[in-house]
Amino acid sequence: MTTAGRPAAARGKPYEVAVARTPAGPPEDPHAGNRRARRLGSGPAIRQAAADLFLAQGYQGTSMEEIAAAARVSKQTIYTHFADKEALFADLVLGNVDRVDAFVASLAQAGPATEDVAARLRQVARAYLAIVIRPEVLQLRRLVIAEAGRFPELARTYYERVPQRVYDALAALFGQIGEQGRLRVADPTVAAQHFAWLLLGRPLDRAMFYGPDEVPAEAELARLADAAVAVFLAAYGPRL
Amino acid sequence: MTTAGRPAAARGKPYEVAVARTPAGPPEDPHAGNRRARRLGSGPAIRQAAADLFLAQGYQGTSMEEIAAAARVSKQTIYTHFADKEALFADLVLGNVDRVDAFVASLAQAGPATEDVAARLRQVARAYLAIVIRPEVLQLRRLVIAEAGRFPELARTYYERVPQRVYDALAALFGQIGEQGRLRVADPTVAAQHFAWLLLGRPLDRAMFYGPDEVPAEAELARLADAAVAVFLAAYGPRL
Amino acid sequence: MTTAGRPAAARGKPYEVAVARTPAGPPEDPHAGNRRARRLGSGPAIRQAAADLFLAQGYQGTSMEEIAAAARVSKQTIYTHFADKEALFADLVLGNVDRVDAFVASLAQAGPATEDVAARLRQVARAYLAIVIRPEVLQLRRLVIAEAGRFPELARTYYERVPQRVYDALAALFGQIGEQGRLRVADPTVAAQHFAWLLLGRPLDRAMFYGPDEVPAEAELARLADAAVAVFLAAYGPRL
Amino acid sequence: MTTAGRPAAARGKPYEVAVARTPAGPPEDPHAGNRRARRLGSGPAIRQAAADLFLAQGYQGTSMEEIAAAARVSKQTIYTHFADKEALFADLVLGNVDRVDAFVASLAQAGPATEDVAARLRQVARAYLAIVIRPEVLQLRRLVIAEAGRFPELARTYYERVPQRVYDALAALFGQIGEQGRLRVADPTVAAQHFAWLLLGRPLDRAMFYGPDEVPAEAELARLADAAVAVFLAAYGPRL
DNA sequence: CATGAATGAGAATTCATTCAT
DNA sequence: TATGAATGAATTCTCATTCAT
Repeated sequence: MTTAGRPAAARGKPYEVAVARTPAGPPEDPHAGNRRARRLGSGPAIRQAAADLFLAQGYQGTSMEEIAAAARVSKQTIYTHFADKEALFADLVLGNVDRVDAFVASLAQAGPATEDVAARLRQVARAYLAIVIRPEVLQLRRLVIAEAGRFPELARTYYERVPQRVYDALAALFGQIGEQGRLRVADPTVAAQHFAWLLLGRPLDRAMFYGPDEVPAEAELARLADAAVAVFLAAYGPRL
Repeated sequence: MTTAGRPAAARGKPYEVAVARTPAGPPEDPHAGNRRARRLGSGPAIRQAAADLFLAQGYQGTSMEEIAAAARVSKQTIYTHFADKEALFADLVLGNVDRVDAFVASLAQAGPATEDVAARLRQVARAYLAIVIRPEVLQLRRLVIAEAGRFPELARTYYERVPQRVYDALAALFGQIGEQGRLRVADPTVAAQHFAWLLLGRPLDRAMFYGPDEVPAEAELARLADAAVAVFLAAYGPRL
Repeated sequence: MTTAGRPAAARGKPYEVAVARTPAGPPEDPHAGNRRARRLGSGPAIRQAAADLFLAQGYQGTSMEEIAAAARVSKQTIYTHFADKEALFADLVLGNVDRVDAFVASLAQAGPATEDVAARLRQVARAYLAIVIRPEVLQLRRLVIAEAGRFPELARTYYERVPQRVYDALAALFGQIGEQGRLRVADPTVAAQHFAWLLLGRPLDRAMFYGPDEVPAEAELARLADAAVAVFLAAYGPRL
Repeated sequence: MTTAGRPAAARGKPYEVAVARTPAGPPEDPHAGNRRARRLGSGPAIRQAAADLFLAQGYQGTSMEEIAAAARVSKQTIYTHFADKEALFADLVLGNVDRVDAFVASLAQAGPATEDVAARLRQVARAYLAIVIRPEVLQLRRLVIAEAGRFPELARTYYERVPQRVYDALAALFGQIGEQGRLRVADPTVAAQHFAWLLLGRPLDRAMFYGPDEVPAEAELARLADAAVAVFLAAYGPRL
């Protein structure tokens, strides 16, 4: 492989939070009045096109030309918004990491001591599974794994900002509940991993190999979640 | 993207067991002794080079030229052994699926009723983890996932022939032990999944995103295995 | 042979009149004046180079690289103007079919009843022969015949738009003159064929096998034309 | 185009009558008794395969590999029989030139003065047309024309040995009949050309552009022949 | 900000031909 | 005589990126 294919990031370039090239001036110009119909600027259209294509065809499988065509924009316009193909890719991967925020926040507080732990965990499990099983999420995960060789730093950053944040939040939650004496967790990090993988292992594994479409139906997901929680509680639940 | 980039396999071409173009006669020539070093045919050298490069750089990241150079062979020679790049790739992916045979066989028989189930499971867990955690295996897994979009049929075939076979063997084992009354398994398939993912979830997940090199040390692996077995037994172990 | 060598057209793709990828706007830029010599777009240069090389060396004998070099253009630039090699070829073959228009138009009207038919036919014959005997025309004819196997649809289209149009015009002319009672033509189409081949048979045949350079001199052409007309009139001329 | 593609013959190498590389010893070895079923040696099989493929796909469109495969022979075996691809091609083109012998011989003698000239010419015309219209003949003609640029010498040789011989024989015939006073031929060569092209022009022209399959039916051929003879006789027939 | 035209490097694959056996 | 394995050169076509406007 030539060095051309191994861009800067492969050598460790850190990914900043803001990934897109912000145009010099403020991007919104209400008086613009140019002759194009695309009122919100071309940035969003480019992002959308890139997301669709990268997720469906992979990084190398998607050409800048295709993205430009799908965004109804000239190739050069992409380059005014994004430094290069990698930046566009990084924007897709890291541009939506905050979508986990809500779920992570929902894990933040252990309920009162009277809360039904089993019920709470079942609800958490279902919500977690529901999030992870979404096709875009699965595709993105697969995409990041696929390109981890080319963009190792990006893969790490994604991992830290998305799955790891959930593991941490789970660990914190289990720690809290444990301190309340309602769960026996010696090491909350380990418990979090066990919880996560009892729940996600099978569907994630299938999705990685079979694509995001062959995903269990609603009812099956509930059963998966409940079974995972049952095992988890058998090991970590309060002494009967 | 043009259709050219979406090769036949993407449309469902089934992968036969024998993937390489095997020359009619046996490749070994007892009288060889000519001055070339590679009189045993260049097939193995090509396979080796392809494996090294594909695993390290991915499918698209590896050119036929690189493989030829690494195998000390002309490009065309590759094409006399393998129909095209895809065939070479498929050979790598499916050419060694029988390496799981030994492990699968080792799972086949539940021990006598006097066997220490916990000890057996700990040993199984350690062996399983040891196999899966090997860099080549991890890289291959990542590679197959990465190219599942391009070669869906290949990904499925690999999945069926490698990980799924282990799951099935585990399920069979748990079923047997359960029938002996030494494990409480309502659904052996589910138990197998729980076992597998309690054990593999964390290290596999890390390896997918962080590369095959950042892998737990020996001692850590043992601890992972034991912890997984502990949880498993809490849920599926015999009533105390 | 693989199917790769048998392109789409071989399966019957119809050729539209406009063959080249015409850029949206007009190619001429009045303010040009930059330092490049070819600011009028490279399209014409590419066409010229392709014509020269295809006519001289044939389709397979000419590589895109050669054309690019001859047009002083990068290979990719050709591909922004023409979808592929076939499109470039089709442009050459069909891009100038209207060059027969003038001649066809000149045949359109039979003269007044007082016109000297023999003189008119001799003039028609000389003009026809002069057109057909031009090296580019002969080379193009040979080229189309040579590639008729690869591009059957293209060959048919060319045939219909060039030689057949002349045959039709001749038939129409003979029909008219016949109706004026100045020619005895039972079937004008047959008469047109006889006229055309009495005239063209020998020189065309030679040119196909001996190349476009060994072509009769001016005086010889006149003699050929007159001889053909003499035979034609003996058969189709008015009863003496 | 590189010089590699313009082989020796393009620079004028004369084609000898014997085109194939004759194996050192006599090719027929009745006691051979080797284990192959192909009893007549591989030469004929190669010739057959080459003919089929060259005629159907052209020179460049046919690879030595295909020919070898079709002949059930290794590639190298072809090279023991024929110096190179060009020699194989030349063998096809010139190897059967004597097939016109019979027809040429049939033209040799003008009949007695009492013979019905018109009938004789009609029979000659039909026979001529029947020979020329055969698919292999048409394909070969097209093939030679197509490759006349690459192998000019070969094209000339073919022309001299096949069509020109017929023209000459026709000229001789017309000369004889003319001397008998039964035809008014000032220049027998010209008369031969007129005869040939009145007859062949249309069907040959169509076949060159439309392929050898769209060829007139039997009855139509007879009509074509008779019409050609009628015109010919109007011009060259004896004064009434 | 946006564009159309252009580029240089490199991709997979095929070909005619030649060894060594 | 015939072969299987190998080669080096060439082919069509694609890609990310940059000018000049």
